[in-house]
Amino acid sequence: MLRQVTATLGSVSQISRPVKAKQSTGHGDARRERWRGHRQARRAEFVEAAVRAIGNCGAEVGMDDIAAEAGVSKPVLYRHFSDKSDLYLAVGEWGTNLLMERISPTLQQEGSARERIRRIIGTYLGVIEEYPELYRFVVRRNFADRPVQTDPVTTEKTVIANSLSRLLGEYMRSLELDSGGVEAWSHGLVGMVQASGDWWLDRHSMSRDDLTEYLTRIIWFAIDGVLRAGGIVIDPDEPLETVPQLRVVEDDAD
Amino acid sequence: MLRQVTATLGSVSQISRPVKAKQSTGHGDARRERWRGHRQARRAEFVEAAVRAIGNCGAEVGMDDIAAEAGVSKPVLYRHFSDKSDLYLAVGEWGTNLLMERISPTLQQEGSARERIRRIIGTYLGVIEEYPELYRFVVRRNFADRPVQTDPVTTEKTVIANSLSRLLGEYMRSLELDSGGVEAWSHGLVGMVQASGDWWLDRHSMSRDDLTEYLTRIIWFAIDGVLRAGGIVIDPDEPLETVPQLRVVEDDAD
DNA sequence: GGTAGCTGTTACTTGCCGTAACACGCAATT
DNA sequence: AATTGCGTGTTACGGCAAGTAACAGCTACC
Repeated sequence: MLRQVTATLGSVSQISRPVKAKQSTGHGDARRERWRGHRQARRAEFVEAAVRAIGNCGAEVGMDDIAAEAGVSKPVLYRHFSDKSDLYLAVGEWGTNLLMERISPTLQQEGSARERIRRIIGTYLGVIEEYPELYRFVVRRNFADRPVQTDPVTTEKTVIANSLSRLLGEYMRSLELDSGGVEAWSHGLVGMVQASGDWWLDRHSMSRDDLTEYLTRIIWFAIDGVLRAGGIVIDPDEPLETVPQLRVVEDDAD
Repeated sequence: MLRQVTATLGSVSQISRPVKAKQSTGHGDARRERWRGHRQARRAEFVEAAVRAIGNCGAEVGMDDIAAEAGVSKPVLYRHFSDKSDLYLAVGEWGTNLLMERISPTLQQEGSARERIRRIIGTYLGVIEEYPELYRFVVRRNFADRPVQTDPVTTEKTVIANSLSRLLGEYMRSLELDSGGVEAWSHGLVGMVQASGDWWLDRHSMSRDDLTEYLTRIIWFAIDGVLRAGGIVIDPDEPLETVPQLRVVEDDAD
C-alpha cells in the first residue's frame, strides 16, 4: 500500500488522498463520469454529518446515529463507505486536515525556533480542546478487528509524524547532520504531544498556555541537544532564516 | 476514584490494586471469607488464559475464545469479571506488572543517568517485542463505549506515567528545581516511548538497539536541558549517586 | 438438614454492523 | 419515445459477539 500524502505546508495545507481508484475507462459511458464529483461531495457531506453526530452523541456513536444525523437511512451510508472503519478513517482524515490547515499558517509566520514550536503545540491543543469528542473518537477508538495498518489512529498519527519527519529531515540535512533518527523522533514527538494532550484533556489541571510552555520547553531542549551534539548552536529566540518547506510525504507501509 | 498504586521500585515492583472493595462485614458469615483467596486465584488464572488466548488468536479475541482457552464456558468468566472491559483491564494490569517487574531491577543496578534511561527504554522495547499481540491488545484496543477513565490504555499509561512523575518529581525536588512540569513531562515521555515503540513494532525498520539509542539520546537531551535551565549540569555518563526510591503513586483522578 | 457460596452447563436475548430486496428519478443512449 | 445506467431512497432481515437466564451439582458452615 502506498498512500500518497501531499501536505504542502508551504502554500496549501490540503491533504489529498487518491480516491478508491475506480477505473473510469471500463466502458466509455459518460454517465459514470457525470456522477464522480457528486459522489465525492456526498462523501464529504456524510463525513461532516458524522462529525456533528460525534459532537452530539459522544465518541460512542453508531452508524444509525450518523445516518440519522445525515437525514438518511443506513444503507445509504454504506453506498459511500465500505464499512464502519472506512467512515471512521474518513473522519480521521477530516480531523487531520483541520489540524494541518490550522498549523500551516503558523509555520509561514516569522518567528524563532522556539516560537514556532510553541505555535504548533498551542494550535494542536486548541484544536483538541475545541473538538474534544471528535478527538476522543479519532484517537481513542481503535479497531482490534482490523489489520493494524488500517487503524485510524495509527494512520493519522503516521500521516502527521511523516510530515514532521520530512520537516525535521530537511532541517537536519540542510545543517549537514545525520538524519538517521528523525523518523523515530518524529513518531516519538507526535506521541509525546498526543499523550500530554490526552492527559490534559481529561484533567485540565493546568492552563493550555502552561502546558504549551512546558511541552515547548522540553521539545526545544531535545532539539537543541541534537543540534549541539552535531556542533550547531541556535539561539531559541532568534528568528529563523532558513525554513525548509514541507512538501510531500509518502507512507512507506509495505 | 482513588486508585492506590504502590510501585515500590526500590525493593518490590508489585503493583497492588484494591480488589473490588466487597464489604466483608455485611453479615458475619465465614463462608464468604473462606473463598476470597480462591476467587483471586481464579481471576488471575483467567487473566493468564486471556493472555494465552491473545497470543494465539491475536488481539481480536472474543470472550468465547478466552473461555475456551481457560477450558470453561462463558458464564463462568462473567462470574469473575463484570464485563469484557473488566477482563481487558485486568489483562492490562498484568502487562503493566510484567513491565514494572522487568524495569525495577534495572533501576537498582548502578549506572549513569543515560545508562539508566537506556535500560528502561531497552527493557520496554524488549517486552513489547516479546508480547506483540498482547501489546497491541492492550494499547490499541480501546473502549469508546466506556467512560474515558476506565479505558485500559489510558489507565495503564496513567499508572506508568504517575510512577514516572513520582520519580522525576523526587529528582527535581532533591535538586531544588521547580517540579511544576513533571506531570506533563511524564505523560509526554511515556507517550513518546509508546508511540515510537508502536511505530517500530509495525515496521521494524531499525534494530532495537538503534531505536533505544535514539530515544535515549533525545530523552537525555530533554532532561539535560531542564537541568541546565535550573543551573545544574550532570555528566550523562557519570554514575549517579542520589537515587530517589520510587514508592507510592496515587491516581488523582477525581 | 438447610443454606451460602462456589462449580459448571445449555440456550436464550440484545444490540449493532452490514445486506438483501425493492421502488423511484433523471439523464444518456438508441 | 423507450430503454438502460447510475444515482436516490426505503423497510426488513441476517449474523456475530456480548451478556444473561435458568438450571443442576458439590462442599463446608450453621
